[in-house]
Amino acid sequence: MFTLAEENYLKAIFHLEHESSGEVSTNAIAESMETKPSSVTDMIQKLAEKKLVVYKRYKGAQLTEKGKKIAANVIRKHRLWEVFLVEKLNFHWDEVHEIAEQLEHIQSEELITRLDKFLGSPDFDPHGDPIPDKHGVLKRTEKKLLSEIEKTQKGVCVGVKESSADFLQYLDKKKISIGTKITVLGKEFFDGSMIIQVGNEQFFISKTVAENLFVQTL
Amino acid sequence: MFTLAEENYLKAIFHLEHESSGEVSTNAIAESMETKPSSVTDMIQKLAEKKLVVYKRYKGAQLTEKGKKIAANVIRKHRLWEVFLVEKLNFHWDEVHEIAEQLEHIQSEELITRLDKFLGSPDFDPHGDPIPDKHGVLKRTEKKLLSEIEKTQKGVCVGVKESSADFLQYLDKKKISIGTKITVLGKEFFDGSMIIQVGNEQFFISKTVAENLFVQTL
DNA sequence: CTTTATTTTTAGGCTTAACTAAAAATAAAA
DNA sequence: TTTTATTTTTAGTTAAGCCTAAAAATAAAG
Ligand SMILES: [Mn+2]
Ligand SMILES: [Mn+2]
Ligand SMILES: [Mn+2]
Ligand SMILES: [Mn+2]
Repeated sequence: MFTLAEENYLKAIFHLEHESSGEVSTNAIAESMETKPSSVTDMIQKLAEKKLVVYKRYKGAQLTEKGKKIAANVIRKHRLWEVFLVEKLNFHWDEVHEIAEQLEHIQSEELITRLDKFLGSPDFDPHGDPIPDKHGVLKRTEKKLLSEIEKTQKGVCVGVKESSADFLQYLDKKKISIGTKITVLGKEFFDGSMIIQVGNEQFFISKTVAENLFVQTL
Repeated sequence: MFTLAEENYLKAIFHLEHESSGEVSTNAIAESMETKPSSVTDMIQKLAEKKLVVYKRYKGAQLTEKGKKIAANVIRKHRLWEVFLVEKLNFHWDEVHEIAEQLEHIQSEELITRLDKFLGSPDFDPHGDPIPDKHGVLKRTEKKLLSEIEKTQKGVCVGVKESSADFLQYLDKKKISIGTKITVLGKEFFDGSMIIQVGNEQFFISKTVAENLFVQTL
């Protein structure tokens, strides 16, 4: 129905709309897709013709309902495949993203219906990201960045903002995964760094780390 | 490493080489891929530059060792995915080919290694076709077309030559699947039609059917 | 309110993988 | 061995999706 390139643009716009509301700028799309702004203009004009985005020259793009639904479905597929790779094929959570980037474009409604069932209709992917339902509805959960919680508070890790292999491997080294309890022992006003407790270990983390870990406060 | 189009051409040439030995003609490739001969010429010239086929003008194409290996690997992936779809997702054997046509192009050595293990390293796909090993080696098994066996002989169904949904659904209706025992009760010299016994049922089959069923004689 | 900087779009090109139409080579028939 | 038919290749287009360079619009400074 839609090309690989079209699906990737819709997905990128969808993610950017969730990061900051309103229209998404040409440059923002270009940056997130590692492509040139001129290429983005070409594509959003094509998507506008197909009524997948609303586009006004120099004003950026916004997904239509139809565009949103398609994007959410691609994301649903991506995340279901990530669950498959981790739960069934025993991949590690830092290895699955690239493969899911390919698998998310496989066209077959029936395949996804059956895959979802096979996996037990999971609600979250291996990185803690919610899986949209078959209608493209994404239920938002209560979660905060670790950087937002205060000294002496406890939280349980429910997801990662960044899911680069580097970051995930850092978390492994520190024994942090989805479900891990974290206590904030100290918070440095100056640079946002923290001292946290994980299990019996206490250690230092940078602001960068704290800003990329989602927690639910206990 | 190789584009989707390149992989599909290599696969088609591989299959054609097994149907009749020697060079594969431009027209034969075009027909099997539902494309035009001029497009085929373009592509085999490109494949020849990449040393995946040997090509002499007006003489057709032949896979090099490298070309054969790549083709066999695509076929390996196709068949492993078909096993996955049938064994794990409970698809029916007439529904999996189109989806496997897409999945066979997913790029990840590790994925295939793990998928193969997950499936218990199967030797055959749901249509009875052998799955090449990781080095691209395809072990040939003893099998004949049902049309080649004689009256009063018995065989067990080990595969299908055609695997169109129409044919597979016909076989279902007749209760024939991989492993089914078939006895040839009569064979019409005139048109190659047969009377066969499957379970307690005896019925007529056309030459077309007999020429598309592989059996091992008992 | 100009001037300058940034963002975005247009114009023109490139590559891949198709296509049609015409030319060239090979195979088959007379 | 000509003539005819078939197969294959070449030449020239097209569409998608990218690119660079230049122009136009918008935003930020002075
Ligand atoms: Mn991912
Ligand atoms: Mn994920
Ligand atoms: Mn198949
Ligand atoms: Mn098969």
